[in-house]
Amino acid sequence: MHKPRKEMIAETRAKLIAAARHAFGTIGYAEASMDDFTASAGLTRGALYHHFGDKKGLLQAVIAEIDGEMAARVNEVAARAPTRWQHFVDECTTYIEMALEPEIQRIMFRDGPAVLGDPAQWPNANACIASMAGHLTTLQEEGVVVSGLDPETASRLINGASSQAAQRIANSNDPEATSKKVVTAFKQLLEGLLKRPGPQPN
Amino acid sequence: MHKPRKEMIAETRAKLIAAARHAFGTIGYAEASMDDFTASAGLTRGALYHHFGDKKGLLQAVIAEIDGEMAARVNEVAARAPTRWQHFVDECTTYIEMALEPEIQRIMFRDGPAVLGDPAQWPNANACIASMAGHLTTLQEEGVVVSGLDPETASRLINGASSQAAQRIANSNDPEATSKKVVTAFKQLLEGLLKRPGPQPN
DNA sequence: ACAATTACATACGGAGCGTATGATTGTTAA
DNA sequence: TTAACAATCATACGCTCCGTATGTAATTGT
Repeated sequence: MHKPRKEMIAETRAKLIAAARHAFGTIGYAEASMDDFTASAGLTRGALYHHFGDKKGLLQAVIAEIDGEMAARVNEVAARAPTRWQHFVDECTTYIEMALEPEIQRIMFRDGPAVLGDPAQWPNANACIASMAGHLTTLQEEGVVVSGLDPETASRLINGASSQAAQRIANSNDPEATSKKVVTAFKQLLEGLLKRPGPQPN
Repeated sequence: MHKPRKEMIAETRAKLIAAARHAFGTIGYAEASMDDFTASAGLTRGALYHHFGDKKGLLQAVIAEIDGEMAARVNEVAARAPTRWQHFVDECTTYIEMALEPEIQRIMFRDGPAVLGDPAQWPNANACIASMAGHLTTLQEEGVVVSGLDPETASRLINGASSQAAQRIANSNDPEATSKKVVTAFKQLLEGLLKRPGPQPN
């Protein structure tokens, strides 16, 4: 009895997820050979099929893990901010910053949707959207944001714009300059949500 | 001499593109067997590799064709509109409507980016974006839209939001109702581009 | 302690892809 | 006109990858 059973199982699951995450994030889902990255974890496809059913199931597990990390990072930034509106804007820009990382971009915004379909339908990967939608709701109640629009819908649209924003920065040969252009355009779009006659925060 | 040579070649190219387009648009790129859909066109993979190099090359050709059609449809709607701003808004909503079609959604917004990478880098598939960016530029010169933002960047962000909008409508079980919610939220975002103190068109 | 279940590896068959080669047809120049 | 040439497309082969079926060792329940 060297180790408790449950720990070994959790360990192999974690090793598989980590190996798959690295492979998916670098060479991509389609090019990632199950034989290869299971071997890099010291295992075989047998373990993979046992724990995750198939390649898609493993991708779902990887996505759930990344989504949890992203939500944690967003909530972390969410801790303190001058105004609620600024808080919301920071949340969005943080989302863009996270989307700049190649692993997140590849898995969450490219291969993920292609393999698993509409991210809105994913079971365990909507924490960030939920958070944004919640803040939008309170902003509406406070009269900062125009009423009459569905918070989750708006969050999804913003999310789509964020994804494009991150792609544009990431693929630029002058990321510093384009980052400024992208962020200003993005914030400009966000201001469309603000109530008109009211004074602008800041 | 039954037919001129060049016509036969163009015909086989067209048949391959049509067959691939149907397969990619229904079962998706990854699930589409080259043997199957070339056979459905009365050909083999030999013709495919000769004309397009590989499966990716054929996808590029399919995308170029669809992009041309989309640009044509956008320009068609662009013909007459009350104001330039309304014209721009119509252009965007037309884009959403096109993105509602399963074939376009699957090929242009899901499998395409996953296989070929960032759409902004595609060689022959940016006609719609270019059109939108052009209109944004003139709107800026006329003082309708705020200055200081890059037109193409803004177009890309709007494009990303449009894609999400279409997905949300398409996957809804009540497309009629969600369509209203999505379009209102989308237009609200667009109004962020308008100059504040000026009178709103309409 | 012994049956039953779990966790994982191994083995097998099939499908899909890319390349190399071959055959047929149209084009071109002498 | 015809012979060499090039282009178009089909066929054949080997490879990699995936999914399932099966095997085995270890662990749990009783």
